[in-house]
Amino acid sequence: MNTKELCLGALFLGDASGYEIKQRFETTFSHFQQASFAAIYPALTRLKAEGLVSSRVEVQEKRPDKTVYSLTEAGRQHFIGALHASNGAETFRSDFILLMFFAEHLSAEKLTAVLEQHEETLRRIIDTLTEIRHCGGHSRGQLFTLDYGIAINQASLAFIEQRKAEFTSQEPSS
Amino acid sequence: MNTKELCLGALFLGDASGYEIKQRFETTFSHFQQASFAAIYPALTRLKAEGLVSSRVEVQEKRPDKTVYSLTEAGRQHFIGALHASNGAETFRSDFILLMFFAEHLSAEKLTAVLEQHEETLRRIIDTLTEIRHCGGHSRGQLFTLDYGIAINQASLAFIEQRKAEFTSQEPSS
DNA sequence: CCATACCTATATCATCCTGATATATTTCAA
DNA sequence: TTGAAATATATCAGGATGATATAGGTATGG
Repeated sequence: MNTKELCLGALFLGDASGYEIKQRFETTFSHFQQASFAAIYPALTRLKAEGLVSSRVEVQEKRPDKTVYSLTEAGRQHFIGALHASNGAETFRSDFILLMFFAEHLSAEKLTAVLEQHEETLRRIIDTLTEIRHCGGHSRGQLFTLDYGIAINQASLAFIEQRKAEFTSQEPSS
Repeated sequence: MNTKELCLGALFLGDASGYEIKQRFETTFSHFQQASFAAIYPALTRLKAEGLVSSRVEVQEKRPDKTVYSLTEAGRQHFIGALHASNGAETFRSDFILLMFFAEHLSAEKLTAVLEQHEETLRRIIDTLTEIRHCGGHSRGQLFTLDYGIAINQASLAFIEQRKAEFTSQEPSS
């Protein structure tokens, strides 16, 4: 899925400006998709030219005016088509795992810091997802993604808690 | 970590040609880092210019000749420095989770297919990592990354197996 | 025995995406 | 009152990917 199609997905949740779409990437989609402003704004321009979204300017008093985008019927159909065409591919990139791979070349301080910081990151993600989860108003699919995120991050955290002693204790002999 | 630094990491495991470095990305590093030929070859050229790697041409009988790269002492130090400078950031992108998010807009056939195909993908990853894991000759850090990969993918698989009935059965009423 | 598919090996193009930076205004907290 | 943070849009330089090109060798099956 490219940024254009992901923007259609974001607009599936309701009309939004480019700025608000970015916010959806940082909340609703944050644990499985991301996109930058530099990808979103040109994507919206192109989607408009293709007739997959329409736009209107909303004048605001205490905030800058904004261009609000809506899915057109063609856009709705295009997105459903893109979902059906997708093979569900995933990519995972982790500098944390790379650091652990080369653990023997790290200083004891760095190793401890990396493990603790990563545990903290995982806890924060779990907290955020758990909070969203208990807000209500989620579809069955949305609940699946929240519970999945919570489960996987908890599994990561549990694994690290179980194994970190190997790396942080004073050289257990064997 | 960019491709240049990741190539240094790949060469930490021993001298290699660009082609062989790519193979390391597809085996040893595959579950936490990836890189394409179009990123690797220019990276090696630049690393050589910076004196972080050296190269020699190996003439082969039944295969095309190859340029084999070695880490220099400067390259070794640069990589260790890069490890210590890294904050261990991770990114995860999943079209599978996106599909599940919009599950209610998918046909029953697509939904079943997506779930089954993803289960199969996870099983294959677990099998591959388990096989590598039992080969021996791994450092403590390498074992951590293999066990971590196995644990996380098993957690994903278990979650999907537990929850898929919600989506594939004939509309359980509630 | 020959076709065709796959492996080794390197290289590059168009496209896409990110991080950083720019601009301008407003609210909120120190 | 000073400055940080939020709203809103835009774009550049640098990187990365997927596809494609070249070119010869090996292996498999009909």
